[in-house]
Amino acid sequence: MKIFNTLTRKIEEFHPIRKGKIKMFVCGPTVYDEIHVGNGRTFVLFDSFAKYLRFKGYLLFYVQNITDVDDKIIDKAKDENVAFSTISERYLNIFMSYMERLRVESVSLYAPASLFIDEIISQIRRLIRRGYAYRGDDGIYFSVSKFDDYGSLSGQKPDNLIPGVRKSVTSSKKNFQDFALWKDMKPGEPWWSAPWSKGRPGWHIEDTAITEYFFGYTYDIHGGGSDLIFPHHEAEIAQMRSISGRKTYARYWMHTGMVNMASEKMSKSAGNIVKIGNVLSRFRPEDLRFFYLNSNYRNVLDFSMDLLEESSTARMRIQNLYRKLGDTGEFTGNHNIELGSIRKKFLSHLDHDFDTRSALREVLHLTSVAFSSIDRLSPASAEEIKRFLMEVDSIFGIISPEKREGNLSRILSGIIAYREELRRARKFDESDRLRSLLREAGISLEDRAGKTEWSVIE
RNA sequence: GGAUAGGUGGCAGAGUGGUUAUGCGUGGGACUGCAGAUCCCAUCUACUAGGGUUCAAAUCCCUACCUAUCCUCCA
Repeated sequence: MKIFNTLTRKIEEFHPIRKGKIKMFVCGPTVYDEIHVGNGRTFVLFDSFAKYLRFKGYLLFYVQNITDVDDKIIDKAKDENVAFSTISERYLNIFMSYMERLRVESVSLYAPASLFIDEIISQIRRLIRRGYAYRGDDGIYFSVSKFDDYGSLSGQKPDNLIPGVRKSVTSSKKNFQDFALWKDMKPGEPWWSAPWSKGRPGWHIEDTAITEYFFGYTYDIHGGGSDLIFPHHEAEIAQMRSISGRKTYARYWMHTGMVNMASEKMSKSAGNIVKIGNVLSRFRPEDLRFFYLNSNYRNVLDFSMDLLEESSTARMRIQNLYRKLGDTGEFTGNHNIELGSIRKKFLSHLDHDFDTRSALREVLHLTSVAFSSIDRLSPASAEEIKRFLMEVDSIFGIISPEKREGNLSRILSGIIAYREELRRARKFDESDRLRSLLREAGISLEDRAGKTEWSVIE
């Protein structure tokens, strides 16, 4: 398997530190608001990637942090005049419920920063002791000039940075490139006791504290959005390598491209966000997953409801084939589709920097091949294709589960039989009315050769 | 100013030296009472611009232009 490593800017052969085992960390959300379509891309992509790694037989330990101590959370708590934990818990719950709906189920463990304060303090203490960190007027800072390789991930040289391009330089840093490890308490803000002051951790230190706790000094894969490369991931490398003294922190860095709205990055500050909930009220979770996976994860992905609609159309072909193959006993032909080469290509695309888009192209190709000979298909071939689609779904999560509860099935078979009587009597107005009423109730009817099929569409 | 990734048909998006990408869309047809699903046929001959290398360039080189992301908020 090969993956693009941001550290080297090359597609490299992947070798885990310990054969057969992978430790992967992905930067999670700051729980101060509902996540948007841009955030969702990263979580769905790495969910799918994690499922693929397990599919390949790796024993994967996948940790994601939750930033639940942060300026934005505190600001929002002040606005609403509630405790900061009220805010973080509220949006953590919403985040988790969206992850469930989006079928993101591969994360071994979610680690909220607030539960790792001891580990954070321990790291800062070691950084101070080794001379990498210093006390400023309002907190503890990491001295970037002490760490020679700063900038190795992003290609940035500290001297070329322009101070205050996006954020005003106000604090008591020695150099503007330095970043906060610990922020001293201000009135009304949450705080924890550290040997040097009461306060709260900076953003970058929480991830290294969490990964050290679970993984140790080095681990296999670190993922996140490409907007985190600098400074966040650069800072993580500086912190952990300064502590460990090793040349390597995470061995492979994978970054997802941004989701753009009308050619501009979707972000809260740009005011162009589309919340996940907004999408899920109009599309199935599987449509959104397909939309994400139908692109190269490193490229910028343009979002619009129209593009999502297109994506949904393509996905439905796979869904329809899967449904059509539902009862493989119905197939009586003797035509066999050569699935082996399709499956092989599918897997080799995933092995090449997790190229989900090309892999999906193979699946869509299969739908064309299968549909064009569907009437002649042998039961064995139908079964084989169905198994393959289930395999695809176990990695991608793009086929909506069929809901065929026993009660509903019994009720509907009566209704469908009645509608059939109406149709035979050529009372089409009434039979169509029945169909549209059921559709409003979320049940779709489709008349196929001599038989009416139903499915739940919501 | 610096760093990184790009610019391909109506849209999305592969393709790194020589052959139709593909999908969506659009038009027509088949099937159906209709709808939906599906199939068949057609449509589209495109590579930011200029120059260079070559028998041959979307692909390699140079120049210019344009776009996105980052430069201590961010998935």
